[in-house]
Amino acid sequence: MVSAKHSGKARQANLEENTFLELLQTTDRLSRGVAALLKTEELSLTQYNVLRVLRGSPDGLPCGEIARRLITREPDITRLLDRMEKRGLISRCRDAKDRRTVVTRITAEGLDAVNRLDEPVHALHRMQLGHLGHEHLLSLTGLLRQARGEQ
Amino acid sequence: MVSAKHSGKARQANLEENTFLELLQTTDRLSRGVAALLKTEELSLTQYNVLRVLRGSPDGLPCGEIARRLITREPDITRLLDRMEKRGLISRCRDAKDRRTVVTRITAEGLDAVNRLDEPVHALHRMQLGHLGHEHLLSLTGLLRQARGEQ
DNA sequence: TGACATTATATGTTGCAACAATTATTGTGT
DNA sequence: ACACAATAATTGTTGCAACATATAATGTCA
Repeated sequence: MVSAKHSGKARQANLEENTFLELLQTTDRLSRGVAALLKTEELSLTQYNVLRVLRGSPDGLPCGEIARRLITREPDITRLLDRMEKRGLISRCRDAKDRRTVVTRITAEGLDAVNRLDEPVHALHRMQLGHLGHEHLLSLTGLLRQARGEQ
Repeated sequence: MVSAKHSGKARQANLEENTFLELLQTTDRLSRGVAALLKTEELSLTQYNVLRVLRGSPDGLPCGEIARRLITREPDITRLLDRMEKRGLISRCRDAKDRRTVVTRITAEGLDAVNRLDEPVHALHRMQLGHLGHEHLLSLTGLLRQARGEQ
């Protein structure tokens, strides 16, 4: 059923897999730091990103558009927004013209929360990655885009 | 995970943050591919990693050691192993000497599942990242380690 | 117009993860 | 030996994410 490829080359250096594991570990490490910071406002990383997206669209956005920008499945968006609405971070209302769509807006409270985080989040990112320096950061982002097959 | 539709100025000021977002997006993209592949064996990425760790320790490992190697919280390990034991992928038994610890071993069924995945997982990683080439992959892993502050 | 596809959102179910608290066992100091 | 700390695993609770499915409103075409 399976060729004898296991035995001999099993321990051979697997550069691609190793890169994937490094990616997982690095993203995990950095995300935990960010998550810990966002917890001061009781926000998850996803919720924070929702607020940032909505801050950039004061007229509000439909669920589908939020999902598209977050690369999150639409079914998850509904319940994510449910929780955020319950906490007063966003408001929702049916669109008058197309009654299928629900327009979501950021509230003053939500805006305050995300604004308060701008500075500490930026500082954290500098602390986490600043030591790489301009050049290495550019190299890294370039390689990451390349890894995703862009460019 | 979030759009990068900033002006050039905002982007320049947030090189670190931009790198973080690139990391999130790249890891997300690659992980989804791997998750889709592992789904052919009805395994999550975490479960797959558990099986690989246990395959490397035929005498079994205590929960705490598994948690340490996976960078997962211990409370999550218990229920993760619960589900895997129910499916016959692993077996657990109390240690005779120290009755606090539970030793977990991979079963023949679990071993089969993880062995079946070796080849397709390797092929997927090559498909996902192979186009970068040896040199770029080494650069990338180096930068990632550096980003985590190692070396 | 009416049948039917399309779009937008919501719901059901399951598994996963964070965090706090709990139970059981073992180690330690007096 | 006994109180008590330390260790190992578990349980409770909540929120998050994947996936399939359902509901509601709108668009399309005979």
